Amino acid sequence: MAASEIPSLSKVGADCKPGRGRPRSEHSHEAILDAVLRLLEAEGYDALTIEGVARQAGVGKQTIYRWWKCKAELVLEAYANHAASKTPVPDRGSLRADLEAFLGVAFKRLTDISGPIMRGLMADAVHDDEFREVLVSAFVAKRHDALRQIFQRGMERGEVDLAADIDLACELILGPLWYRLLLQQGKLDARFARQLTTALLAIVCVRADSSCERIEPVAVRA
Amino acid sequence: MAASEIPSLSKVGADCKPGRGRPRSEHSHEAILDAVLRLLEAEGYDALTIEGVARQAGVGKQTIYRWWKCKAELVLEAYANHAASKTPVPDRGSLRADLEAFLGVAFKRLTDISGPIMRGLMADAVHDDEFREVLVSAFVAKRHDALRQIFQRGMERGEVDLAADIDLACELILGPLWYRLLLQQGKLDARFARQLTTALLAIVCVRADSSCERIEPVAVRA
Amino acid sequence: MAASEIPSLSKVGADCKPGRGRPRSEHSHEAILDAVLRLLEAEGYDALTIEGVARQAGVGKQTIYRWWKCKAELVLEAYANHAASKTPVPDRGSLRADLEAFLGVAFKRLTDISGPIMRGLMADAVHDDEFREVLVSAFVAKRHDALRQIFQRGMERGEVDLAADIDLACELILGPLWYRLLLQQGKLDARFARQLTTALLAIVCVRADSSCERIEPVAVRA
Amino acid sequence: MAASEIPSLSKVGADCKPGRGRPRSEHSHEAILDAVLRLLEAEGYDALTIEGVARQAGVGKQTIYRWWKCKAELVLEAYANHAASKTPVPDRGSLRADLEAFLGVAFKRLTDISGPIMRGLMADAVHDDEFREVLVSAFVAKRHDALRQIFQRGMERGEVDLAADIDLACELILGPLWYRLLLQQGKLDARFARQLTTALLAIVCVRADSSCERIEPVAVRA
DNA sequence: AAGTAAACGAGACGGTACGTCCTGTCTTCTT
DNA sequence: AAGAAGACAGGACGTACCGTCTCGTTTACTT
Repeated sequence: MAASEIPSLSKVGADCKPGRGRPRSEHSHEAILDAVLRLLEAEGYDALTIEGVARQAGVGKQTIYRWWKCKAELVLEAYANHAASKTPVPDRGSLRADLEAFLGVAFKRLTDISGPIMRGLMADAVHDDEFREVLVSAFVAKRHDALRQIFQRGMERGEVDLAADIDLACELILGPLWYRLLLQQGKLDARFARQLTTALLAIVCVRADSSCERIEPVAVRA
Repeated sequence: MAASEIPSLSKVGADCKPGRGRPRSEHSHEAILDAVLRLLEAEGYDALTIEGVARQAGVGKQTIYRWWKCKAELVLEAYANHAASKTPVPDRGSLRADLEAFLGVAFKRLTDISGPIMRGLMADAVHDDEFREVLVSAFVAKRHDALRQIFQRGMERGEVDLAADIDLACELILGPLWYRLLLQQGKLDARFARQLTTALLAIVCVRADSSCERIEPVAVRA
Repeated sequence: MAASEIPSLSKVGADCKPGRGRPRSEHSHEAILDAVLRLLEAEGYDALTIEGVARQAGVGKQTIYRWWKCKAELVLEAYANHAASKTPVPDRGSLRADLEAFLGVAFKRLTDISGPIMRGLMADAVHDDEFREVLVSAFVAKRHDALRQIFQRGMERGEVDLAADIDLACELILGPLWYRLLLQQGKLDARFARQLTTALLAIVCVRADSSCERIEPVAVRA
Repeated sequence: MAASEIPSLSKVGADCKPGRGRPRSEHSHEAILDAVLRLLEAEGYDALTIEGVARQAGVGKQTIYRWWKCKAELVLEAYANHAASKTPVPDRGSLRADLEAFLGVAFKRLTDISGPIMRGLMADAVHDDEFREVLVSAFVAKRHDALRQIFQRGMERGEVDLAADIDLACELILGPLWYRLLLQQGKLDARFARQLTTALLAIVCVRADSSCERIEPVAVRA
């Protein structure tokens, strides 16, 4: 996905008419996003304030409010620009391998850096419907689509039952993922990735033949 | 469930020594919880403030802070007292029936009343570690245990593979449940209950025999 | 009074060199002054803002700042153009009659329309030295001169003592006038006009003869 | 006038019920008024802001807003407490002497210190009706009354005509005083004090006898 | 009965951030 | 050049809650 595809979440959809008036200051734009990242790292999501960002960026508060609706959108753009949803989803030959690879990367990122940020964004999405839509369409949906692509590939390979409900399968992965992330009950580690993968294979794989069994006989069993 | 089972989350564990000084005013206690419920209904979780509760209850702010750490704990107690997590989990004869019944009740409540409240509590749990523990042990864990019990029963019936990871199975249900609840993407309806149930059966049920197939041939498939 | 006599307070003294570049837009000029009058009437002096005028006039802010230094100057010009300080000061035959006529007209205008505006201008003059000079020379001084003329006429008629300090007399009229206007303590009505007139006659009139007494026996006495 | 008579202009009339709740912090009260005086001196009336006072006093903004309606009331109290309207008005034997003494003191103070403050207060009084009332009753009226007292004494001495309108006389003094103060046109000096005094004597003094003439033959004449 | 001690209502306190408004300047394209 | 448009840094506004604090007032259980 080219960088230019996510040029800006700010003023979503407002594809800057070339029109009249002073054009948006790219310098301020960057200073703001920089400040956000710096403050996120230094103080954490909860301690981040619009006022603090303005101060740190040397920018008027209005300049922030002009382009973003709330702190969450600001963080989302800063973070998206930064770790710009690199979702390669390379073909590793089998559904199991693809899933484990996908989860491995996702878990890694959530454990290392973006975990606290994603938790903060999700919390804000809960009490701001407008932002929730943005978060879903700009972030969550992309992960869902990446997963979808993986299952689709599995289907093409003949691993996945043609009648399987792929969207449900995605939810069965993303749900537990967020559950652990938000409640901090249980690690997002390789073991969990393997467990989830195995469980999902048990659900979506073609039955009566050995395609699943072949890979691992007894799915989620300890 | 006897009232004494959830005597009070306030000042958790502080089982009111009979000691000296004026005893806690039960009148104020009730007035506060009443006010919380009234305000929750009238204005919603986000608009609820400690100050507002004190005002509505005709109570000093200190009296609230004396017994509860934050608004989330306050709401949790008010709500727990109210719709006091009655989770009977009656035996309906089969794992499928038990699961669907459980999810039916849970979805109903979340859709009708408690959805917004649970979402608010979860959001607060995200940025308050202390409360998160409370929420988990006082609420989430109970649901998990109820599910656990259902799967256990299935195991005793011979429906569930003895080697199945029941805790993982619980997460595979509660995860998607919260996922839909928090992101408001997709309904918590009977269809979803059936889909989840079927998927879980595919995972935990004994293989090579037809115990699963018998109930519904191709699990999550459309 | 011809329009050319108060051609513009804007860019005071800068009598638009015919020079190069686009000439000043008379259309914008008028739109701005119109907007000022409309807003003054609708919202009052205090609520008037440069930004609001620009919006209302469909004009860039810069176009206002290019020609006026502050909102007060803008208002002064709009108002001066409008009720263009028509001070005929016709000779009514006696000092008393002239003074009462002058005050009558002045009070009428201040009571009907221009009171709030003049109060606003005066308030601004207090914290803006530059504008204060403008206000004095463009407005206050004119009133002073008109009064001066009246007293002068009285002197020529022999009513006023040749040694009287006419400027002081003017202050003794304008001072109380503004005092009542600004503090809104006491009306600017015919009675006050008569009282002021009588008091001033007592001060400036030729003594020992009956020129004053003739007109009204006991000056300011109830 | 005892200091205790002007204990506080804040929350005017709210004579602090001894009642319930934490009592007002006298420490904060003083810190605020101190800060006001310090900032007034350092930066001037116009540069004074509620925010700045709060910062300087080490006090929450709300604590200021709780007791004062606006910056003007704050300044008025600070200033009143400080130079607490010491208006002795001692009897100097004659109306002329009393008036000149009164004006001398007033002019001195306005020239030295309080001039800019009084101008600022007056400007604010213009666009805040509520404060205007306060300013009038807490300050202007007192000056008026002091003058009234002087004229009254003159009346008792037989200097002032029993039918003279004393209130009008007061306006004829205070009007020109404020006029010069606000417009900064002409000094508030001994000469002006003498001129005003002489003019007033011409108005209110008993005619036909020489009580006025005796003091100075030709009143306001140059 | 007097004393002690905690809980209570009230509400003031120092803080912090909010989101809005306006100022005066600037930068662009258009006329 | 002047103009319309509108973004920019800055700064104060007045509000809302936070969590803490200090009052005077109950309301028990000691002594």
